[in-house]
Amino acid sequence: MSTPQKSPERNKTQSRTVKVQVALRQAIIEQRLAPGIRLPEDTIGESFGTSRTIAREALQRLAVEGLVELQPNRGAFVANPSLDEGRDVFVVRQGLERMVVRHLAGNLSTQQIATLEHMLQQEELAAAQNDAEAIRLAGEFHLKLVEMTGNQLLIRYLTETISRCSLVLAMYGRPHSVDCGIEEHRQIIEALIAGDVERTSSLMEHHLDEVAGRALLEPRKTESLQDVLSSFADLLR
Amino acid sequence: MSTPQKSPERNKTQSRTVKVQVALRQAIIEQRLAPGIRLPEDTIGESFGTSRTIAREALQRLAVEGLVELQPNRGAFVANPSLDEGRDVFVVRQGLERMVVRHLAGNLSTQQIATLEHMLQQEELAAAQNDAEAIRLAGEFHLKLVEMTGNQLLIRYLTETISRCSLVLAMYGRPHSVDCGIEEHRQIIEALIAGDVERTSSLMEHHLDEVAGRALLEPRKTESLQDVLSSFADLLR
DNA sequence: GTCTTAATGGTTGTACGCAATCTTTAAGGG
DNA sequence: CCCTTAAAGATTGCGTACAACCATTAAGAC
Repeated sequence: MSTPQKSPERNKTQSRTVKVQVALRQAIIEQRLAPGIRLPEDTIGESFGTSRTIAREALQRLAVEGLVELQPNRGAFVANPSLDEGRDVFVVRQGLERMVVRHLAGNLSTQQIATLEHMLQQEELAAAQNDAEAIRLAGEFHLKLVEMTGNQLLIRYLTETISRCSLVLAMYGRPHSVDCGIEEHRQIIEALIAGDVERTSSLMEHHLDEVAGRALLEPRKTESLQDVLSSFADLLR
Repeated sequence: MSTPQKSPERNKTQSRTVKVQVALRQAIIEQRLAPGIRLPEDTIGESFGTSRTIAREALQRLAVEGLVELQPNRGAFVANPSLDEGRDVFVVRQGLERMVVRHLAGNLSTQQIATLEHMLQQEELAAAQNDAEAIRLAGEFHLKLVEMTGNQLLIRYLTETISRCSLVLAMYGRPHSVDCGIEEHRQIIEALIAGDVERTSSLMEHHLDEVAGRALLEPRKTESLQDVLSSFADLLR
């Protein structure tokens, strides 16, 4: 049945579409592609050495992920979420993460605990020196947690939501607010092991409030025209 | 910048793809297309009087919705979730609905309250006579609730999840267990108006436990080989 | 008779081309 | 000078054709 003499490597990855999709996603999350910018199918196709068909498919998928906006007969644009939409995304993330800890608390295997503590160590290592790496690891921690639930749907939703959070933070967050507090991660692990659902939930809630609130709510809140102009008006005195 | 003088009418609906998508979704949820059945692009295209391109696109989207499974180089199939996967979907739904009531409790406008009570009346009307209509209305109730949150992401996720629940129920549920208890819906509305988050949450949790548990967990639970065989063994005495 | 291997049929993966639509630019009238 | 209207340009929407791949069946060897 199986044909092991095939390519020794993996399934060769699901063809070009996915490759383009991941590449674009990375570019968007890292803000190499600014929010609101146009994404013509032609250009993308040429860039990746493929035809419009592939580019189009990748864009469609990214659209359902919420990273690009698709306007009928007008084309694709990098998503440009408003602050309100951004808050919505964080609200959903909080709820999803709450589901994660609810299912994990008290149910961690020793293997899983070891994995988490290992990740924590890596986070601490990276915290002092490598900014980009630290941010990446902080995200991985949350992804690892949800993967441990084994709930495929939950994994998909939270993965998607987290990447959207990254986009929102990139737009409205300050340059590099250390997204996650490592100490908070440690406390969460401890509470999970202890099996205290309520405590873990509130810890996670607090943790995400920190992330969202610190970086998102404070800074360029609404930035209404009046506010901007009044701050300039002061200079006229 | 904005061009309000555009077409006065609606956006004319987003082209054929969505139409095919909607039609297929309906067919799958209503079990007109049995789980596991093949969905060749050609056939679908011909059925809807369009080309493979459209069919393919619709299938892709339904795949991310979880209603069809896409096997590389092999084609599309109507999703055939295992009982475990089905349970996962219900777990996620519970979590999402919990988010809904958390945001709605105590924040309903009089307009919204009126809408909900109107829906309740319709449910009661349909309950006695029209089965299919009753089931549809029961689903609408939950959809209406999430729409009232105004959180687009939450709306998308829960809509998707609810349709997947329908598929699961169609597969593993008994013929037509009345999916939702109307009385339970009434209690939920009351608790929402009262603004009692905890009570609403537990009501909703209980409500969905009823739906899932009654129709899904009891009946063909695991059905391990031993169980089946032992029940046959009795006949040999 | 069974296993291996080749050939065939069918379906997906991808590229490309034409038509439809939107945007922009240019021209004309008030 | 501005606004309205027409034409040109560019991009998406969609169909179709060919190539790649998988599954099945047929043929051959042991």
